[in-house]
Amino acid sequence: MVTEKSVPTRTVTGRALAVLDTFDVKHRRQSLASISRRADLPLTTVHRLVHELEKQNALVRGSDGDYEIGSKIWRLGLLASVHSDLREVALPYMEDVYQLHNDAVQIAVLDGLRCLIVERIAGSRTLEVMSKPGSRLALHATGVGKVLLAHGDAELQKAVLNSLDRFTDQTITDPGVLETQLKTIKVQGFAKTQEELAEGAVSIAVPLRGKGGNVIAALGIVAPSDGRDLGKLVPVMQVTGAALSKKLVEAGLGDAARLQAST
Amino acid sequence: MVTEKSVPTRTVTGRALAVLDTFDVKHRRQSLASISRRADLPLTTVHRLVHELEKQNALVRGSDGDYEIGSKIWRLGLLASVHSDLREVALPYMEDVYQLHNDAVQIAVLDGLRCLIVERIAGSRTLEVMSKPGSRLALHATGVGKVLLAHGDAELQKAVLNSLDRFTDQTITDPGVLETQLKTIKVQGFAKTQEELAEGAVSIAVPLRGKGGNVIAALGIVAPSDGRDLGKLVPVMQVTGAALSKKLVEAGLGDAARLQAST
DNA sequence: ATTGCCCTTCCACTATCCGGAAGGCTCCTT
DNA sequence: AAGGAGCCTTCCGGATAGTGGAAGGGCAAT
Repeated sequence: MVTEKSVPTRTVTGRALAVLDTFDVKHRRQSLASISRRADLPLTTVHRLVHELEKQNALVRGSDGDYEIGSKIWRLGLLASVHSDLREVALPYMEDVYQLHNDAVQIAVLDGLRCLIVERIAGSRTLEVMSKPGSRLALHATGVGKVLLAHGDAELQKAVLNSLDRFTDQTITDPGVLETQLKTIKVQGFAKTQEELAEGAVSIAVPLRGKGGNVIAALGIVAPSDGRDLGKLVPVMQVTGAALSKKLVEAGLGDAARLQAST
Repeated sequence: MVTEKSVPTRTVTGRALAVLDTFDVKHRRQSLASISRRADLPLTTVHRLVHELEKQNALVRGSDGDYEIGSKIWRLGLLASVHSDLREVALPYMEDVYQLHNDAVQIAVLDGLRCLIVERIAGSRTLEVMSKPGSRLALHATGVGKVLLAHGDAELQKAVLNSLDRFTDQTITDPGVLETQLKTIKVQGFAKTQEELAEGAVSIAVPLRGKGGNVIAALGIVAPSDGRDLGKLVPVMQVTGAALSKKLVEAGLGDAARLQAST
C-alpha cells in the first residue's frame, strides 16, 4: 500500500555483485566513491560491502586506497569452464591456424548481448589489440559475434537488432540488412566483417558446435584489410572449426549452458 | 586464536563468498547439496544464494544440474593484478629461466597461510603437475613458500610454525629446525627444498622485491631430484630475481597489498 | 513399495542490512 | 589561514530482506 515495487528489488548478493561489476578493463582500480557512483549505490552501503569483500580477499586495497579485484576472485575464475576447459582444448587448434597466416585468432562465447573473448593468439606483427581475453564486444560488428547471433534464439536477435551501435561507417546499423546477413551466415556456415568494428580490420568466423549440433562458441580470425582475399581462409576455418567442435564434444564441453551466459 | 579459519560468517556477503569458496580444483562442479555441506550452510539458504549467483552469472548450471563457476567471476578474475600485471611482466623472465634448464618455473605470492601459484611454465618433459596457476600450497614445504615465509611477519611465521603438516619423510615438521632455516634463507637470499612436498622433486627459490625492498612474491624452479647439483642454479635465479624485481617496481607493481592476501 | 537423496516452494520471525547525518581527513584554491 | 571540495569512516534507529524448518515432489536404486 505504501510504495509500489517500482524499484527493482535488490538483494544483498545482487548489490555485492554490482559492486564487483563496476570493475572492468577501463576501471581496474577504483576509489570507494567511484565504485559508489558506478554501481549507483549509496556511499555508506558500498563502504560496508567493500569492506566485507576486502576481508574475504575478493577485493584488495592498494596503499593508495584504491580497490582492485583480489586473489580470491582470480583463483575462482580459473576454475570456470570457459577458462580451463575450452582454452585447453582449443589452444592447439588456434595455434595451427595462427601458424598458417600469422593473423590474430580468437574464440568467443555468448555473454548476454555481447560476445566474450575467451582466448586469443596474436603475435607482435598482428593487429593492435582491439580484444583481449575477457573483453566483451558487440555482436553485430564482429565475425565471432555475428556467428553467435546468427545461431542465437529469436529473443536474442530481437534484442540486438533493436540497438545497433555504430563504430565505423561500415558498421551495419540497419536491422533488415543485418537480419538478411544472419540468415546467410547460418546457411553458409561462416561470417565475415569488413572494418565494421574498427578501421583496417577484417575478419572471418565459423561456429563451434557442441552436443546435438548447438552452437556454443565461435572461432574467428582477424586480419588487416590489406587487400588480401580473406575468402580463401574460409575452408581452413571451417575445417578447423569442425575438428575442434568434435574435440569439444569429446571433452564433454558440448553443454552450452556451462559456457554461456543466459538471460 | 590465530587459526580461526572457519569464521562463522554472519553477513550475507560472507555467506555468498563461502558458497563460492566451496569450489576448488577438486570440486569444480558441485550439486546444490554438496555446496551446502561444504559451506556448512543450510540447504535452503544455499539454494537461495546459489540462485541469485546464477542469475548474475557468477555461477552457471549445467544441464545435469551441477553448478560451476560462471563467466562473470572469470571475467572479473582477469582484472586482478596477480593475473594480468604480474604475469605479463614476469613471463619473459620465467621463459628465459625455462629455456636454460627445461625445469618447471613458477611464481607465487602469499595467500593467507598458503602460497598461491600465480604462473607456471612447464614442458612435457618436466615433472608431473603438483602445482598449477591458482593452486595453494603449504608454505613450509615449497621453495617459494619458504622464501615468502622467511620474509613474512612474525605473526605469520608463528601461525605456520604451529602447524607443520607432513607430506613426505623429508618434510620439515620441527618448528625449531624450520625457524633456523628461515633465518638462513633471509640472509643468503634463496631457499631450497629436497623432496619435502613430493618425492623426487627438489627446488630453488628466490624473493621478488617491490617498492622499498619488500618481498612481494617468489620465483622458483622445480626439478627432478636426479642427482644434479641444484646449487649451481642459485646464481642464475638470483640474478633473474633481481632483474625481475626491478622491472616489477618500474611497472608499478611494488605494492605488496595489491598482490597479496592479508590476514 | 520402500528407502534414500536431491531439489524446490512456502512462510512467519527477526537478525541483518540500510543509508542519512555528522565528523575527520587531505588537497586545493583564494 | 581560512574556506571549499572530495573522499573516507563511524554511528544508530528503523524495517527490509534474509533466514531456515517443514513439507512435498522427482528420480533412482533396492
